[in-house]
Amino acid sequence: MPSQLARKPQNAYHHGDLRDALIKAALREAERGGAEAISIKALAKQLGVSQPAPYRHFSDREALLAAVTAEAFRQLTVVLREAMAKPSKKSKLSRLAQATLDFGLRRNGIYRLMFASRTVSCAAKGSELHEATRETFALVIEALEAPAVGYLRERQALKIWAALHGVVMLAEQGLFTGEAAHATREELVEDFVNETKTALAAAIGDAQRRGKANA
Amino acid sequence: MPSQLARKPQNAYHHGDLRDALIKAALREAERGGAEAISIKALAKQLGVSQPAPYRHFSDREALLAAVTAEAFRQLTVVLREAMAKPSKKSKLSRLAQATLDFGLRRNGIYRLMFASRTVSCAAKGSELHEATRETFALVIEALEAPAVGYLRERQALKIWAALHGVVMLAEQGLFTGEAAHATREELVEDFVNETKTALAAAIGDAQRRGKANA
DNA sequence: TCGCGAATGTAATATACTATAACTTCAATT
DNA sequence: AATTGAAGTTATAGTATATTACATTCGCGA
Repeated sequence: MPSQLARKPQNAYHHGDLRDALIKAALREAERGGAEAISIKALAKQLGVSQPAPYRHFSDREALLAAVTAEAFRQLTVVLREAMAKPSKKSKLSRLAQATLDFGLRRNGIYRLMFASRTVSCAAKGSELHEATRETFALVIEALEAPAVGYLRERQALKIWAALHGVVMLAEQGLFTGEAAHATREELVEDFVNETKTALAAAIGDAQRRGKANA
Repeated sequence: MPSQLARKPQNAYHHGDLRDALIKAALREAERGGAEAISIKALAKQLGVSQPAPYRHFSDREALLAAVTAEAFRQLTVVLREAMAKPSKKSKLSRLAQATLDFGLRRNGIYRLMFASRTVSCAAKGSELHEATRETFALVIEALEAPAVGYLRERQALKIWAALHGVVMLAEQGLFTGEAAHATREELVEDFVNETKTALAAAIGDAQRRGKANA
Protein backbone atom coordinates (compact mmCIF):
# COMPACT_ATOMS: atom_id res chain seq x y z
CA MET A 1 0.00 0.00 0.00
CA PRO A 2 1.70 3.21 -1.16
CA SER A 3 1.95 6.05 1.28
CA GLN A 4 -0.56 8.77 0.63
CA LEU A 5 0.77 11.19 3.19
CA ALA A 6 2.89 13.06 0.70
CA ARG A 7 0.65 14.80 -1.78
CA LYS A 8 1.68 13.49 -5.16
CA PRO A 9 2.08 15.78 -8.15
CA GLN A 10 -1.29 14.35 -9.25
CA ASN A 11 -0.77 15.77 -12.72
CA ALA A 12 0.46 13.52 -15.44
CA TYR A 13 -1.88 13.03 -18.29
CA HIS A 14 -2.29 14.28 -21.78
CA HIS A 15 -0.57 17.55 -21.28
CA GLY A 16 1.48 16.63 -18.29
CA ASP A 17 0.77 19.44 -15.93
CA LEU A 18 -1.72 21.80 -17.47
CA ARG A 19 -2.63 23.61 -14.26
CA ASP A 20 0.89 24.70 -13.62
CA ALA A 21 1.56 25.46 -17.25
CA LEU A 22 -1.51 27.69 -17.35
CA ILE A 23 -0.35 29.71 -14.38
CA LYS A 24 3.12 30.15 -15.80
CA ALA A 25 1.84 31.09 -19.25
CA ALA A 26 -0.75 33.45 -17.78
CA LEU A 27 1.97 35.14 -15.77
CA ARG A 28 3.92 35.73 -18.95
CA GLU A 29 0.86 37.22 -20.61
CA ALA A 30 0.13 39.42 -17.63
CA GLU A 31 3.68 40.75 -17.67
CA ARG A 32 2.68 42.84 -20.61
CA GLY A 33 -0.94 43.89 -20.41
CA GLY A 34 -2.01 42.99 -16.91
CA ALA A 35 -5.08 40.94 -16.15
CA GLU A 36 -6.81 41.96 -19.37
CA ALA A 37 -4.11 40.22 -21.36
CA ILE A 38 -4.98 36.88 -19.81
CA SER A 39 -7.28 34.97 -22.13
CA ILE A 40 -8.18 31.40 -21.37
CA LYS A 41 -8.73 30.70 -25.01
CA ALA A 42 -5.35 32.08 -26.02
CA LEU A 43 -3.60 30.21 -23.24
CA ALA A 44 -5.22 26.95 -24.30
CA LYS A 45 -4.11 27.46 -27.87
CA GLN A 46 -0.62 28.39 -26.75
CA LEU A 47 -0.35 25.21 -24.71
CA GLY A 48 -1.80 23.03 -27.42
CA VAL A 49 -4.99 21.99 -25.68
CA SER A 50 -8.63 22.61 -26.48
CA GLN A 51 -10.30 25.81 -25.25
CA PRO A 52 -12.37 24.20 -22.51
CA ALA A 53 -9.45 22.19 -21.10
CA PRO A 54 -8.41 24.92 -18.64
CA TYR A 55 -11.84 24.74 -17.05
CA ARG A 56 -10.89 21.34 -15.69
CA HIS A 57 -8.44 23.15 -13.43
CA PHE A 58 -10.09 26.51 -12.82
CA SER A 59 -13.80 26.94 -12.39
CA ASP A 60 -13.68 30.25 -14.23
CA ARG A 61 -11.40 33.07 -15.28
CA GLU A 62 -11.47 34.65 -11.85
CA ALA A 63 -10.16 31.47 -10.28
CA LEU A 64 -7.26 31.41 -12.71
CA LEU A 65 -6.50 35.06 -11.99
CA ALA A 66 -6.50 34.36 -8.27
CA ALA A 67 -4.03 31.52 -8.70
CA VAL A 68 -1.82 33.62 -10.95
CA THR A 69 -1.93 36.51 -8.51
CA ALA A 70 -0.99 34.23 -5.63
CA GLU A 71 1.98 32.98 -7.61
CA ALA A 72 2.94 36.57 -8.35
CA PHE A 73 2.91 37.39 -4.63
CA ARG A 74 5.10 34.39 -3.93
CA GLN A 75 7.54 35.58 -6.57
CA LEU A 76 7.58 39.05 -5.08
CA THR A 77 8.23 37.55 -1.66
CA VAL A 78 11.21 35.66 -3.05
CA VAL A 79 12.60 38.76 -4.71
CA LEU A 80 12.21 40.84 -1.56
CA ARG A 81 13.73 38.17 0.61
CA GLU A 82 16.75 38.04 -1.69
CA ALA A 83 17.09 41.81 -1.65
CA MET A 84 16.97 41.84 2.13
CA ALA A 85 19.51 39.05 2.40
CA LYS A 86 22.00 40.65 0.04
CA PRO A 87 24.85 42.31 1.94
CA SER A 88 24.84 46.07 1.43
CA LYS A 89 25.58 49.34 3.11
CA LYS A 90 21.92 50.23 2.89
CA SER A 91 19.42 49.12 5.48
CA LYS A 92 17.16 46.15 5.00
CA LEU A 93 14.18 48.44 4.69
CA SER A 94 15.87 50.47 1.99
CA ARG A 95 16.72 47.37 0.02
CA LEU A 96 13.18 46.03 0.35
CA ALA A 97 11.79 49.37 -0.73
CA GLN A 98 13.97 49.73 -3.80
CA ALA A 99 13.34 46.12 -4.75
CA THR A 100 9.60 46.69 -4.51
CA LEU A 101 9.88 49.73 -6.74
CA ASP A 102 11.96 47.79 -9.20
CA PHE A 103 9.51 44.91 -9.28
CA GLY A 104 6.59 47.27 -9.69
CA LEU A 105 8.12 48.99 -12.69
CA ARG A 106 9.87 46.10 -14.38
CA ARG A 107 6.99 43.70 -14.09
CA ASN A 108 4.26 46.25 -14.13
CA GLY A 109 1.61 44.11 -15.74
CA ILE A 110 1.94 41.59 -12.97
CA TYR A 111 2.17 44.31 -10.40
CA ARG A 112 -1.14 45.73 -11.53
CA LEU A 113 -2.63 42.27 -11.36
CA MET A 114 -1.52 42.13 -7.73
CA PHE A 115 -2.42 45.56 -6.47
CA ALA A 116 -4.76 47.25 -8.87
CA SER A 117 -7.46 44.67 -9.34
CA ARG A 118 -10.18 43.50 -7.05
CA THR A 119 -8.85 39.96 -7.10
CA VAL A 120 -7.03 40.31 -3.79
CA SER A 121 -9.83 41.99 -1.92
CA CYS A 122 -12.17 39.22 -3.06
CA ALA A 123 -9.87 36.50 -1.77
CA ALA A 124 -11.34 34.51 1.10
CA LYS A 125 -9.54 34.41 4.39
CA GLY A 126 -7.84 31.04 4.25
CA SER A 127 -7.30 31.07 0.49
CA GLU A 128 -3.98 30.53 -1.20
CA LEU A 129 -3.98 34.12 -2.39
CA HIS A 130 -4.78 35.56 1.01
CA GLU A 131 -1.96 33.61 2.60
CA ALA A 132 0.47 34.72 -0.10
CA THR A 133 -0.32 38.38 0.52
CA ARG A 134 0.03 37.96 4.29
CA GLU A 135 3.44 36.46 3.83
CA THR A 136 4.61 39.36 1.69
CA PHE A 137 3.40 41.87 4.22
CA ALA A 138 5.14 39.98 7.01
CA LEU A 139 8.39 40.64 5.16
CA VAL A 140 7.76 44.35 5.28
CA ILE A 141 7.42 44.20 9.04
CA GLU A 142 10.58 42.14 9.23
CA ALA A 143 12.46 44.69 7.16
CA LEU A 144 11.80 47.34 9.79
CA GLU A 145 14.18 45.50 12.12
CA ALA A 146 12.34 46.80 15.13
CA PRO A 147 10.98 45.11 18.25
CA ALA A 148 7.26 44.56 18.58
CA VAL A 149 5.93 47.36 20.73
CA GLY A 150 2.20 47.34 20.55
CA TYR A 151 1.34 47.73 16.92
CA LEU A 152 3.84 50.47 16.19
CA ARG A 153 5.74 48.28 13.76
CA GLU A 154 2.62 47.28 11.91
CA ARG A 155 1.59 50.87 11.56
CA GLN A 156 4.90 51.92 10.04
CA ALA A 157 4.90 48.87 7.82
CA LEU A 158 1.51 49.87 6.49
CA LYS A 159 2.75 53.37 5.86
CA ILE A 160 5.89 52.46 3.96
CA TRP A 161 4.03 49.78 2.03
CA ALA A 162 1.36 52.28 1.02
CA ALA A 163 3.93 54.89 0.06
CA LEU A 164 5.82 52.43 -2.11
CA HIS A 165 2.73 51.47 -4.02
CA GLY A 166 1.87 55.07 -4.53
CA VAL A 167 5.25 55.77 -6.03
CA VAL A 168 4.96 52.83 -8.41
CA MET A 169 1.48 53.94 -9.39
CA LEU A 170 2.48 57.52 -10.13
CA ALA A 171 5.63 56.43 -11.91
CA GLU A 172 3.53 54.25 -14.16
CA GLN A 173 1.24 57.17 -14.83
CA GLY A 174 4.16 59.17 -16.10
CA LEU A 175 4.34 61.70 -13.28
CA PHE A 176 8.09 61.28 -13.11
CA THR A 177 8.81 61.60 -16.79
CA GLY A 178 9.56 64.60 -18.91
CA GLU A 179 9.78 67.96 -17.20
CA ALA A 180 7.96 66.60 -14.15
CA ALA A 181 10.97 64.54 -13.15
CA HIS A 182 12.13 66.96 -10.49
CA ALA A 183 12.72 64.05 -8.20
CA THR A 184 13.54 60.51 -9.15
CA ARG A 185 11.40 57.66 -8.01
CA GLU A 186 14.35 56.23 -6.15
CA GLU A 187 14.89 59.46 -4.27
CA LEU A 188 11.28 59.59 -3.20
CA VAL A 189 11.39 56.01 -2.03
CA GLU A 190 14.50 56.78 -0.01
CA ASP A 191 12.74 59.75 1.53
CA PHE A 192 9.90 57.53 2.65
CA VAL A 193 12.31 54.97 4.01
CA ASN A 194 14.08 57.57 6.11
CA GLU A 195 10.88 59.07 7.40
CA THR A 196 9.65 55.64 8.33
CA LYS A 197 12.79 54.87 10.30
CA THR A 198 12.64 58.18 12.11
CA ALA A 199 8.98 57.85 12.95
CA LEU A 200 9.36 54.28 14.12
CA ALA A 201 12.33 55.04 16.33
CA ALA A 202 10.55 58.01 17.83
CA ALA A 203 7.34 56.09 18.46
CA ILE A 204 9.10 53.15 20.06
CA GLY A 205 11.34 55.34 22.16
CA ASP A 206 8.30 57.26 23.28
CA ALA A 207 6.38 54.14 24.20
CA GLN A 208 9.31 52.74 26.17
CA ARG A 209 9.82 55.95 28.14
CA ARG A 210 6.17 55.95 28.95
CA GLY A 211 6.40 52.32 30.01
CA LYS A 212 9.24 53.06 32.42
CA ALA A 213 7.42 56.04 33.84
CA ASN A 214 4.45 53.82 34.61
CA ALA A 215 6.63 51.17 36.27
CA MET B 1 -22.96 85.09 -40.53
CA PRO B 2 -23.28 83.40 -37.13
CA SER B 3 -20.37 83.58 -34.76
CA GLN B 4 -18.42 80.35 -34.63
CA LEU B 5 -16.15 81.38 -31.84
CA ALA B 6 -18.22 79.76 -29.14
CA ARG B 7 -18.22 75.98 -29.66
CA LYS B 8 -21.83 74.96 -29.95
CA PRO B 9 -23.20 71.85 -28.24
CA GLN B 10 -23.12 70.30 -31.71
CA ASN B 11 -25.19 67.36 -30.50
CA ALA B 12 -28.90 67.27 -31.11
CA TYR B 13 -30.07 64.43 -33.20
CA HIS B 14 -31.88 61.16 -32.70
CA HIS B 15 -30.72 60.57 -29.21
CA GLY B 16 -30.00 64.14 -28.41
CA ASP B 17 -26.53 63.90 -27.00
CA LEU B 18 -25.30 60.36 -27.15
CA ARG B 19 -21.67 61.15 -26.56
CA ASP B 20 -22.31 62.81 -23.25
CA ALA B 21 -24.91 60.26 -22.24
CA LEU B 22 -22.42 57.47 -22.90
CA ILE B 23 -19.82 59.04 -20.65
CA LYS B 24 -22.28 59.60 -17.86
CA ALA B 25 -23.72 56.10 -18.10
CA ALA B 26 -20.25 54.56 -18.31
CA LEU B 27 -19.26 56.45 -15.20
CA ARG B 28 -22.22 54.95 -13.38
CA GLU B 29 -21.22 51.48 -14.53
CA ALA B 30 -17.61 52.00 -13.53
CA GLU B 31 -18.67 53.09 -10.07
CA ARG B 32 -19.29 49.46 -9.29
CA GLY B 33 -16.91 47.21 -11.14
CA GLY B 34 -14.31 49.55 -12.57
CA ALA B 35 -13.33 49.56 -16.20
CA GLU B 36 -14.35 45.95 -16.72
CA ALA B 37 -17.93 46.88 -15.98
CA ILE B 38 -18.04 49.22 -18.94
CA SER B 39 -19.56 47.45 -21.93
CA ILE B 40 -20.32 49.38 -25.06
CA LYS B 41 -23.08 46.98 -25.97
CA ALA B 42 -24.73 47.27 -22.56
CA LEU B 43 -24.48 51.04 -22.62
CA ALA B 44 -26.07 51.19 -26.06
CA LYS B 45 -28.95 49.05 -24.89
CA GLN B 46 -29.33 51.11 -21.74
CA LEU B 47 -29.56 54.30 -23.78
CA GLY B 48 -31.89 52.83 -26.36
CA VAL B 49 -29.62 52.94 -29.37
CA SER B 50 -28.14 50.22 -31.53
CA GLN B 51 -24.88 48.56 -30.50
CA PRO B 52 -22.71 50.23 -33.14
CA ALA B 53 -24.05 53.70 -32.41
CA PRO B 54 -21.43 54.50 -29.76
CA TYR B 55 -18.71 53.94 -32.34
CA ARG B 56 -19.88 57.13 -34.03
CA HIS B 57 -18.51 58.99 -31.02
CA PHE B 58 -15.63 56.83 -29.86
CA SER B 59 -13.33 55.00 -32.20
CA ASP B 60 -13.09 52.09 -29.81
CA ARG B 61 -13.55 51.06 -26.22
CA GLU B 62 -10.22 52.55 -25.17
CA ALA B 63 -11.29 55.95 -26.46
CA LEU B 64 -14.47 55.79 -24.42
CA LEU B 65 -12.50 54.76 -21.34
CA ALA B 66 -10.16 57.69 -21.83
CA ALA B 67 -13.05 60.13 -22.06
CA VAL B 68 -14.69 58.62 -19.00
CA THR B 69 -11.44 58.74 -17.08
CA ALA B 70 -10.94 62.38 -18.01
CA GLU B 71 -14.41 63.18 -16.74
CA ALA B 72 -13.61 61.29 -13.53
CA PHE B 73 -10.50 63.42 -13.03
CA ARG B 74 -12.51 66.56 -13.53
CA GLN B 75 -15.01 65.36 -10.93
CA LEU B 76 -12.21 64.62 -8.50
CA THR B 77 -10.81 68.07 -9.10
CA VAL B 78 -14.17 69.60 -8.26
CA VAL B 79 -14.49 67.54 -5.09
CA LEU B 80 -10.99 68.44 -3.96
CA ARG B 81 -11.49 72.11 -4.73
CA GLU B 82 -14.64 72.10 -2.63
CA ALA B 83 -12.89 70.34 0.22
CA MET B 84 -10.08 72.88 0.13
CA ALA B 85 -12.50 75.79 0.03
CA LYS B 86 -14.59 74.58 2.94
CA PRO B 87 -13.70 76.49 6.14
CA SER B 88 -12.21 74.21 8.74
CA LYS B 89 -9.69 74.06 11.53
CA LYS B 90 -7.67 71.59 9.51
CA SER B 91 -5.17 72.68 6.93
CA LYS B 92 -5.93 72.74 3.23
CA LEU B 93 -3.59 69.84 2.68
CA SER B 94 -5.31 67.79 5.33
CA ARG B 95 -8.69 68.45 3.80
CA LEU B 96 -7.45 67.58 0.33
CA ALA B 97 -5.90 64.40 1.64
CA GLN B 98 -8.96 63.20 3.50
CA ALA B 99 -11.17 64.09 0.54
CA THR B 100 -8.95 62.06 -1.75
CA LEU B 101 -9.16 59.09 0.57
CA ASP B 102 -12.90 59.47 0.75
CA PHE B 103 -13.23 59.64 -3.02
CA GLY B 104 -10.96 56.65 -3.47
CA LEU B 105 -13.01 54.49 -1.15
CA ARG B 106 -16.51 55.70 -1.88
CA ARG B 107 -16.15 55.69 -5.64
CA ASN B 108 -13.61 52.95 -5.84
CA GLY B 109 -14.60 51.61 -9.22
CA ILE B 110 -14.00 55.00 -10.75
CA TYR B 111 -10.88 55.47 -8.72
CA ARG B 112 -9.43 52.26 -10.10
CA LEU B 113 -10.31 53.43 -13.57
CA MET B 114 -8.29 56.56 -12.90
CA PHE B 115 -5.23 55.21 -11.18
CA ALA B 116 -5.03 51.49 -11.64
CA SER B 117 -5.33 51.13 -15.37
CA ARG B 118 -2.96 51.94 -18.16
CA THR B 119 -5.40 54.41 -19.66
CA VAL B 120 -3.71 57.44 -18.15
CA SER B 121 -0.17 56.46 -19.00
CA CYS B 122 -1.26 55.91 -22.60
CA ALA B 123 -2.79 59.37 -22.84
CA ALA B 124 -0.99 61.61 -25.30
CA LYS B 125 0.49 64.86 -24.13
CA GLY B 126 -2.13 67.35 -25.23
CA SER B 127 -5.07 65.02 -24.78
CA GLU B 128 -8.15 65.83 -22.78
CA LEU B 129 -7.22 63.16 -20.26
CA HIS B 130 -3.66 64.35 -19.87
CA GLU B 131 -4.84 67.88 -19.20
CA ALA B 132 -7.39 66.68 -16.66
CA THR B 133 -4.73 64.82 -14.71
CA ARG B 134 -2.38 67.80 -14.76
CA GLU B 135 -5.09 70.00 -13.35
CA THR B 136 -5.74 67.62 -10.50
CA PHE B 137 -2.08 67.45 -9.63
CA ALA B 138 -1.86 71.23 -9.72
CA LEU B 139 -4.41 71.27 -6.91
CA VAL B 140 -2.16 69.11 -4.78
CA ILE B 141 0.64 71.61 -5.16
CA GLU B 142 -1.75 74.41 -4.33
CA ALA B 143 -2.87 72.60 -1.19
CA LEU B 144 0.66 72.72 0.16
CA GLU B 145 0.29 76.49 0.58
CA ALA B 146 3.98 76.98 0.13
CA PRO B 147 6.02 79.33 -2.03
CA ALA B 148 7.73 77.96 -5.10
CA VAL B 149 11.34 77.36 -4.13
CA GLY B 150 13.00 75.35 -6.82
CA TYR B 151 10.99 72.16 -7.15
CA LEU B 152 10.63 71.53 -3.46
CA ARG B 153 6.88 71.95 -3.60
CA GLU B 154 6.54 69.61 -6.54
CA ARG B 155 8.57 66.99 -4.77
CA GLN B 156 6.45 67.07 -1.65
CA ALA B 157 3.30 67.10 -3.74
CA LEU B 158 4.45 63.96 -5.47
CA LYS B 159 5.17 62.34 -2.15
CA ILE B 160 1.85 63.08 -0.51
CA TRP B 161 0.00 62.19 -3.68
CA ALA B 162 1.79 58.86 -3.86
CA ALA B 163 1.19 58.14 -0.20
CA LEU B 164 -2.52 58.86 -0.52
CA HIS B 165 -2.92 56.48 -3.41
CA GLY B 166 -1.05 53.83 -1.53
CA VAL B 167 -3.40 54.12 1.42
CA VAL B 168 -6.45 53.85 -0.81
CA MET B 169 -4.95 50.85 -2.56
CA LEU B 170 -4.17 48.99 0.63
CA ALA B 171 -7.49 49.91 2.16
CA GLU B 172 -9.22 48.42 -0.84
CA GLN B 173 -7.14 45.27 -0.46
CA GLY B 174 -8.44 44.84 3.04
CA LEU B 175 -5.21 45.57 4.88
CA PHE B 176 -7.08 47.80 7.31
CA THR B 177 -9.92 45.44 8.07
CA GLY B 178 -10.23 42.76 10.70
CA GLU B 179 -7.40 42.32 13.16
CA ALA B 180 -5.06 44.25 10.87
CA ALA B 181 -6.82 47.50 11.65
CA HIS B 182 -4.25 48.71 14.12
CA ALA B 183 -4.34 52.10 12.52
CA THR B 184 -7.20 53.68 10.69
CA ARG B 185 -6.80 54.87 7.15
CA GLU B 186 -7.58 58.38 8.29
CA GLU B 187 -4.83 58.28 10.90
CA LEU B 188 -2.30 57.15 8.36
CA VAL B 189 -3.31 59.88 5.96
CA GLU B 190 -2.95 62.44 8.73
CA ASP B 191 0.50 61.08 9.51
CA PHE B 192 1.53 61.56 5.91
CA VAL B 193 0.09 65.05 5.87
CA ASN B 194 2.07 66.06 8.92
CA GLU B 195 5.28 64.56 7.66
CA THR B 196 4.81 66.36 4.38
CA LYS B 197 4.35 69.71 6.09
CA THR B 198 7.39 69.18 8.27
CA ALA B 199 9.55 68.07 5.39
CA LEU B 200 8.44 70.93 3.18
CA ALA B 201 8.99 73.59 5.85
CA ALA B 202 12.41 72.19 6.60
CA ALA B 203 13.42 72.00 2.96
CA ILE B 204 12.25 75.51 2.16
CA GLY B 205 13.79 76.98 5.28
CA ASP B 206 16.99 75.23 4.43
CA ALA B 207 17.01 76.53 0.88
CA GLN B 208 16.32 80.08 2.00
CA ARG B 209 19.08 80.07 4.60
CA ARG B 210 21.44 78.82 1.96
CA GLY B 211 20.24 81.52 -0.39
CA LYS B 212 20.97 84.26 2.16
CA ALA B 213 24.40 82.82 2.91
CA ASN B 214 25.23 83.06 -0.77
CA ALA B 215 24.02 86.64 -1.02
C1' DT C 1 -36.98 76.42 -49.98
C1' DC C 2 -34.65 72.97 -52.16
C1' DG C 3 -31.41 69.77 -51.87
C1' DC C 4 -26.82 68.35 -50.76
C1' DG C 5 -23.54 66.73 -47.64
C1' DA C 6 -22.05 65.61 -43.19
C1' DA C 7 -23.34 63.76 -38.92
C1' DT C 8 -25.76 60.25 -36.76
C1' DG C 9 -27.96 55.95 -36.41
C1' DT C 10 -29.26 50.94 -38.03
C1' DA C 11 -28.85 46.20 -39.86
C1' DA C 12 -25.94 42.60 -40.89
C1' DT C 13 -21.90 40.36 -40.06
C1' DA C 14 -17.06 38.76 -38.73
C1' DT C 15 -14.20 37.71 -34.91
C1' DA C 16 -12.93 36.63 -30.21
C1' DC C 17 -13.77 35.12 -25.51
C1' DT C 18 -16.27 32.78 -21.62
C1' DA C 19 -18.64 28.98 -20.25
C1' DT C 20 -21.41 24.58 -20.30
C1' DA C 21 -22.89 19.94 -21.86
C1' DA C 22 -22.10 15.55 -23.55
C1' DC C 23 -18.86 12.44 -24.93
C1' DT C 24 -14.01 10.11 -24.97
C1' DT C 25 -9.63 8.47 -23.23
C1' DC C 26 -6.28 7.11 -20.26
C1' DA C 27 -4.39 5.51 -15.63
C1' DA C 28 -4.85 3.70 -11.37
C1' DT C 29 -7.40 0.66 -8.12
C1' DT C 30 -9.99 -3.16 -7.16
C1' DA D 1 -10.08 -7.49 -16.72
C1' DA D 2 -13.56 -4.24 -15.19
C1' DT D 3 -14.54 -0.02 -13.17
C1' DT D 4 -14.13 4.52 -11.97
C1' DG D 5 -12.73 9.16 -12.15
C1' DA D 6 -9.64 12.72 -13.62
C1' DA D 7 -8.29 15.10 -17.73
C1' DG D 8 -9.27 16.24 -22.24
C1' DT D 9 -12.27 16.83 -26.69
C1' DT D 10 -16.01 18.32 -29.77
C1' DA D 11 -20.03 20.96 -30.20
C1' DT D 12 -22.53 24.78 -28.95
C1' DA D 13 -24.71 28.83 -26.64
C1' DG D 14 -24.15 33.46 -25.15
C1' DT D 15 -21.89 37.86 -25.03
C1' DA D 16 -18.68 41.47 -26.40
C1' DT D 17 -15.92 44.30 -29.78
C1' DA D 18 -15.65 46.12 -34.09
C1' DT D 19 -16.43 46.86 -39.25
C1' DT D 20 -19.10 47.48 -43.46
C1' DA D 21 -22.75 49.05 -46.03
C1' DC D 22 -26.95 51.34 -45.91
C1' DA D 23 -30.60 54.71 -44.09
C1' DT D 24 -32.11 58.90 -41.91
C1' DT D 25 -32.10 63.49 -40.46
C1' DC D 26 -30.28 67.93 -39.68
C1' DG D 27 -28.21 72.22 -41.01
C1' DC D 28 -26.54 75.18 -44.32
C1' DG D 29 -25.71 77.42 -48.61
C1' DA D 30 -27.36 78.10 -53.44
